[in-house]
Amino acid sequence: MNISQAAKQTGISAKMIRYYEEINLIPNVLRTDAGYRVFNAHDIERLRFIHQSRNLGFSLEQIKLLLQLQNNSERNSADVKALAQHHVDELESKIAQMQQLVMHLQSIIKKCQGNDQPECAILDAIKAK
Amino acid sequence: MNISQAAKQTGISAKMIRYYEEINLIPNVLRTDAGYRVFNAHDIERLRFIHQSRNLGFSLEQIKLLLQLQNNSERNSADVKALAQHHVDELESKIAQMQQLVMHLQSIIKKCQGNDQPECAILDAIKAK
DNA sequence: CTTGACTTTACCATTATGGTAAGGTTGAGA
DNA sequence: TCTCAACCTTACCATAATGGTAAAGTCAAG
Repeated sequence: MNISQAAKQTGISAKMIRYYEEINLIPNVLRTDAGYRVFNAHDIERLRFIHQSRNLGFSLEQIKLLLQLQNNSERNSADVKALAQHHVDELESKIAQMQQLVMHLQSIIKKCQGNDQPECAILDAIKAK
Repeated sequence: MNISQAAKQTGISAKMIRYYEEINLIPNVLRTDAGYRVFNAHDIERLRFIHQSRNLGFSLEQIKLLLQLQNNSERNSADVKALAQHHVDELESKIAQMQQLVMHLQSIIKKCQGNDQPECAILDAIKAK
């Protein structure tokens, strides 16, 4: 299977597949004499795993760890759980931060007339602090 | 006022002040004969405006527009309001996306035993799709 | 005059992805 | 067998906003 087929099978672009190989997220892929990459079922499985993990919002660094755990039959599921929980904690922290921002912005925005006059409570609020 | 003083006054690092000048977020700053930047009150005011806007989560591109509006006495406050509202909309969209992610992740995580055994519902969920 | 604390520019790095260009390969049809 | 389209390869550049470093110049106090 060549790279464009692998891309279709896994939902990862050829560009990204090459990149993942470059940063050792996947091991070096076999090559034909001409230097074309040849993907086997195992490669595809690993790429699918990566694709799914990305969909869950894990960073490539976190996915590197997830792959290690997945390939380690002596893993403790507690380690996987901790990694995933850490990811959720980070997300929730970012969400909370953004929600605070939204509230702050909304309180400023509602004071602005939003008409054809230059006076603007939003600009005033920015200048004020 | 030199750059480290300007940094202290505005809360923006010297590094970033130079960068903002480079990308024309602020006009070219006056220089001494030796090439040192000299900041006047107007520069400081503009940098403070930028700092506050960053604290509100606006991108530098959005801040460029905000500055144009602020410096345009013929502006319509409606334009400022629209810009800010767009920012809020983007934030809310991202928040919603992240909340969905969190819910999805949590439903997977709670199935994982989190003990010293290798069986892991999280890895299974990633592989499953 | 020296020295420490500043300044300058020009790099590199981050994260994950897309794009381009230049060049080599492959396979199908003429 | 030749040609051409459709692949493949690597090596770049770009994104957003920030931090870091190094080399070299400047300033002011002692």
